Amino acid sequence: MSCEQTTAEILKGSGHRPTPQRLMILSAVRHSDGHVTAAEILDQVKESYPYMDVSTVYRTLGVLKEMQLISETEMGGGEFRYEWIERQGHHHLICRSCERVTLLDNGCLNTLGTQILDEYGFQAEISHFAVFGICARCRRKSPDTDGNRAERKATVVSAGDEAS
Amino acid sequence: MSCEQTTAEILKGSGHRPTPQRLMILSAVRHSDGHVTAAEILDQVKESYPYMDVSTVYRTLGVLKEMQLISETEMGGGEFRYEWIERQGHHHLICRSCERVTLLDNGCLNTLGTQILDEYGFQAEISHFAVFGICARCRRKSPDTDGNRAERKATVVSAGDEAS
DNA sequence: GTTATTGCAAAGGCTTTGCACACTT
DNA sequence: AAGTGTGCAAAGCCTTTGCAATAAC
Repeated sequence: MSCEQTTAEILKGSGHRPTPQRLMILSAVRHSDGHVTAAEILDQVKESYPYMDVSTVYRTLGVLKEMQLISETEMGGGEFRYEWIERQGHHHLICRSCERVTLLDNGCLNTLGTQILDEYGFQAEISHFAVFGICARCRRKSPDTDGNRAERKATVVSAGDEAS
Repeated sequence: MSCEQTTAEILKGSGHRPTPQRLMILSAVRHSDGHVTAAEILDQVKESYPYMDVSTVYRTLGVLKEMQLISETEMGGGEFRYEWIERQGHHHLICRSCERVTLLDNGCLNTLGTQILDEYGFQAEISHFAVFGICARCRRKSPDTDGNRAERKATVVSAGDEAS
């Protein structure tokens, strides 16, 4: 059973039609390494279905976002990045210098969420969190913040790469 | 002594010229309620100097950002918002429903920063932090997330308004 | 047969850049 | 005089919207 099978039912159940286009886009987001842009999704889908249009991508992302199946984040390049929402929360450390993204699993953030809820009545989305700063590698290289800034394109690395 | 006096020295010291335009833009950001857009800055400065251009605003914001005098944040409207960087850290709770911003002073975030630094070697910008979620008011009104979404323009309220 | 969705095209909004003129040093 | 900074205009991106043709129910 492909995992698109079940999501098709979810779409149907909420009154949306599980069209081939939507399933292709959904699959592209779901099986990506996470944090994909609309353009990246478009390119990938076009490999198997060249007629796909940007507007369809955005409209579908809108539906999936509304259904809380994906999340939309601004990670510092002027464009949005989309990600399939998994059950357990995970967080992002985004380097201002090299734009690399380190994944972070930290229980402290979860307690932070309940604390904010208690004190402010504000239900924080701590399940998907972005923290900007300077990564270990760039701190080692130079004290300069903008020293070796690459093109404005984020790369995702696993947490283990940097946390020695 | 006006506060522009000292910032002029800072600009000079770093090799940038403290032109009238830059000081006007700088003043607009500094004396705003925080979280202003480039367009808002432009409008305000134009009241006293109608020849100000958008490009000058963006270029100046670029300089100030580079000098770490202001911060640039995406708060969910597709545009950037700029803020004068104060000494003590403060944080933002941004409501996905009404887009209102609640200010938050929480020591827990500071400890979070040192924890991330210890475990990952990542120097987090916890001095200026944005947390998305649903505010107390909207949670009271309805369980629906998008119920009463206003135009895509953030309003800033003080923490006291909601934290009873 | 209705109604939702797609593709195409075009517009919209925010930000950036090229270039000549003006200003500061 | 040399170099930086400004204004104007135009372009560049990413995203959204109008509309007729198409596909799903």
